[in-house]
Amino acid sequence: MDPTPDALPDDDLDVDAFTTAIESFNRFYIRLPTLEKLSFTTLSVLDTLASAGGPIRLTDLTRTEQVSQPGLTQLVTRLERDGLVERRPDPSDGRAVLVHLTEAGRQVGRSRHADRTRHLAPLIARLSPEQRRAIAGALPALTRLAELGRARPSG
Amino acid sequence: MDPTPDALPDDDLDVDAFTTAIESFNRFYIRLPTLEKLSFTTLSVLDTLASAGGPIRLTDLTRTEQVSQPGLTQLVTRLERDGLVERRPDPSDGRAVLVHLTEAGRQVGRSRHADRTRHLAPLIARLSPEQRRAIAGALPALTRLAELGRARPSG
DNA sequence: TACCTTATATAAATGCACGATATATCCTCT
DNA sequence: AGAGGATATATCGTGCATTTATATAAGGTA
Repeated sequence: MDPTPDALPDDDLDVDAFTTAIESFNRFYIRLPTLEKLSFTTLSVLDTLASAGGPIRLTDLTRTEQVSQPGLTQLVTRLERDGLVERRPDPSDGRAVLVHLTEAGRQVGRSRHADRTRHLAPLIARLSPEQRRAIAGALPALTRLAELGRARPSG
Repeated sequence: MDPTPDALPDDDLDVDAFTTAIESFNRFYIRLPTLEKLSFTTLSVLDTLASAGGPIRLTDLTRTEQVSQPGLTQLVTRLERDGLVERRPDPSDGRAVLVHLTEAGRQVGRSRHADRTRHLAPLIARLSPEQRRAIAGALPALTRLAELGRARPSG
C-alpha cells in the first residue's frame, strides 16, 4: 500500500496531506456553536461585503456567491429588512444597486470572529508550545495562499 | 487602538490572528468550484459518515448535524434514493436504523478531496519553499486542534 | 426613435427544513 | 408475562428560501 510515500523530502509540503488536514480542521471549525441564526448564504454575503471593504453591486455578488440573481435580490431584501445592509443607487449607473453593509451588518461578522476566537482559545491553550509556534509560523503562508486563491478565482 | 499588541512574544500564537487567518483562508477555500450539486447539510452528513468509518444511527446523526430528526429522516431518504447511503436495521435495537455509506457515497467525499487538492496544488506551488515548510510544520498541530475540538464538542 | 443589452425586480413552482404527532420497539417493575 | 413509560424513526402539514421564466427600467448605439 505504501501510505506514506517518502519520495518527498519531509520538509516539503504534501498537498494531499494539507487538504486532509484542512478538511479535518474544518469539520470541527464549521460546527463551532454560533449564536446568530442566519443561513449559510446570508453569512457568506455579509462576509463578502465586509472583506470587500465597500459596497458591491448586486450582480457582482451573484458571481462570488453561488445564488441566482433573483435569489440574491430576495436575500438582500431580507437583509435590508433586518437592517444588516442598505440598498443605494449607483451614481454611475441608474440601473444598478449598490449593496452597503450597515454598522449592524458589520457587527455580525465581528461578533462571529470574537465567538470563534473565544472557542478556539482554550483548545489552543492545550497545544504544546512547539505546536503553537508551528501554527503561528504558518499563518503568513496561509494568508498568502488565500490571496493567491482570490486573485485568480476561476482557474 | 494598538492593533498589533506586542505584549506577546512573537514566537507564540495570537489566537485572534489565528482566527483571522483561518477566516481568510476559508473565505477562499469554501468557494473552491465544485462539481456536485449537493446541499451543505447533505455533504456534511456524507462527510460525517465517511470520517466515522462505519454506520451511524439516525439519532446520533441528529446530534452532530444541526438538523431536526424529521429533517434528517427526509435527508437520508433522499440520499438513499440517490444511492449514496443505505438504511439497515440495527441488530441490537429493533427501533434503530443504521445509516451506511455506500461506495458511491464514499466516492463523493473522495472526489471532493481530489478536487480540492487539484485546485490547491498550483497555488501551493507558488509559495516559497519556506512558506511550504511552515505550512507542513503546522499540519500536525492543526490536526491535533481538530481532535481536541471534536473531543469536547459542546464547550 | 428604434433596438439590443444589462441590471434589478416580480411571480409561480419546487425543495428543504421544522414542529407536532403517529407507530414500533425497548426496558423496567411488579 | 404484561402494563407503562421511554426511545427511535416515520409521516403530515406548514413556512421559508431558492430556482426558472419573465417583466420593468436604464444604458448604449445607430
